[in-house]
Order: sequence, then structure tokens, then C-alpha cells
Amino acid sequence: MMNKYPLSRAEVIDLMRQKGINPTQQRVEIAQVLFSEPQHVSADQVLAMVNRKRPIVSKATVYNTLGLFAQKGLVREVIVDPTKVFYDPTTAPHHHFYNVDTGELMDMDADSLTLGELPSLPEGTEAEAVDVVIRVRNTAASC
Amino acid sequence: MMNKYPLSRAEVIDLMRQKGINPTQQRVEIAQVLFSEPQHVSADQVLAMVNRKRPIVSKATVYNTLGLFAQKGLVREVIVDPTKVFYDPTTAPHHHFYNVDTGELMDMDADSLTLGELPSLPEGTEAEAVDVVIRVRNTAASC
DNA sequence: CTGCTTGCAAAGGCTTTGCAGAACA
DNA sequence: TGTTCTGCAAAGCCTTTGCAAGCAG
Repeated sequence: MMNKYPLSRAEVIDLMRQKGINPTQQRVEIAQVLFSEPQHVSADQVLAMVNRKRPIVSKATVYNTLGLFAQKGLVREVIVDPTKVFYDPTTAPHHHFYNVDTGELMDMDADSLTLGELPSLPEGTEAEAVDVVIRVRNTAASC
Repeated sequence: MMNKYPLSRAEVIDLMRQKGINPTQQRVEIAQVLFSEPQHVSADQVLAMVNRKRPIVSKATVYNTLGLFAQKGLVREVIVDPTKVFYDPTTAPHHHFYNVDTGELMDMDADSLTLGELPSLPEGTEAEAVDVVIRVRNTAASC
């Protein structure tokens, strides 16, 4: 992983432009929250973080914006929990630990895990991403 | 992968007993559908398949049963799409291809991909599962 | 009888949508 | 002035839950 945190407002805007995203005020606010530190947040959390001081963005816009960011490759969608999607600002290749007891999601360096070359893909398809998730549970809490 | 398909009614019941699941009529019906062939089905699909001829099982029971099966290790939950959970009867180690264009999920032999030993896990946790998903998209249908 | 299962319908949580008003070029 | 965004509220979808009736041992 080799992303930098936090990103300044100007850096965020620059990054958005690079990805072809029109840096409107709301989008910049949302992006700044995402790129303040490495983290894994749900749409609801983003909504809360952005509006912590005063209402800045609506729920609909948060959802639309996160979807746009993911589609444009500004952030990565991580799907490990059927009840919500996590958004990960770190786009450099890496994997995840998911604690099924706590719902916590943690980054794992890409080179912590040896991954051979990809097998032949189904015909007519090309690889878009490789997601590796190691599900862990607390040692104490057994069964 | 080394599971056998399809499983007879008796084999299904036997398997359920091994996993500590009381083989009630509805559960056996559901399990038979799941173990009829290697596949990846959502709860709704299971509901439709089981009740194809006549109403046999309710929606609530399908959800409860699939949850129970997953918890007992009879089937594997595959989470690749935030809108629904897939249930996979193949429990032998393997990975998946997920076609984001079609929503199709395909099995991939475990040994198609070299996976080194696990990195050190977060403190106080033990590995429960390693999920590898290769997201692919159709070559033609591009952006 | 006693406990485990089932089913219906209602509730719940997360996400998307329709559409009108606002912002921006 | 035309296009792109935003926001509110309503709708949608999948899943869970409460609770009474059913079934098995």
C-alpha cells in the first residue's frame, strides 16, 4: 500500500479531476472525509462524518457520490458483509482481514500473501479485480 | 473440488446428521435442491426451486434454514453482491469468479491459484476462512 | 407433554429512484 | 440557458422478527 493520508483539499480535487469526476462542493467534502486516513466506512458513516458539524450533504447525494467514486476508481468497494458496503480509500493493491465477530475490516499488505498468477478466466471475460478476504474470529469467543 | 452431485435423499439426510442438523422435511427438501448440482443460488431462487410444483416451504423457513446450513457448515455463504447472498453447496476449498456484468458466479479450483501461507493474523484472532474472488467483466461490453 | 419447527405478516435496514429546485458553465 | 447536481421523500429489495399453530419424540 502506498497511498498518502491525509490528502489536502487541493490534492483531493486534483485526484478527482484525474479520475474524471467533477469536483463539486459536496463531492469534495465527501472525498476529504474518505481520504483523511486509511479506513473502511459505510455510506451511513460517511453521511454522519460529513455532517458532523452542520448539514452539508444529503443521504441521497452520499449514496450517489460513493457509487460514482467507486465506478470511477477513486475508492474501492469492499463487500464482506451482506448488510452494507464498505468504501476503502486505499486503491493500491491490498487485501483485507474481516473480523466476523466485531465487523471490523482491516487492511493487509498485498505482499503479505503470495498470490500466483491468475488462472485462465472464463471465456470472453477479463479480470477487473482480485479480492482476497481472510475472515477471522476472536480466539476467545469460540464455537 | 471433490463434492459429489447430485446427492440422494438418504445422502442428504446423512450429511445433515453429520453436521448436527435435525433433518426435518422442509430442511431435507431445501438441502436436496442445493445438492442437486454444483451451483450458486440466492435465498429467493431456493424458494422458487423448492416450491416449483407446489408450496412446500415458506420464505421465512428458507431464510432460517439457509442460515442454519451456513452456520453448521453444510453450505458456504458467498458474499460478492451487496444485494443478495449466494449459497454454495460445495464446501471443499475453492475460489470464485464473479462476472460483474451478468451477476454470474463460477467455481474455480483451489489449486488454480497459488496461495502462499497466511500472513500473521490480527492479534487475538484465528482464521475462519479465506475467500478469493476474481471479479471479471465481459470483454466486449466495455465502458 | 415439551421442545423444536414452521409460516404468515409485519417490521427493519440499506439503497435506489423520481422529480423539482439549485448550482454551475 | 442548458446541463449537471442536489435533496427530499417515497419506494424497493432482501432479510429478519414476533408470535401462534403444527409437529415430533
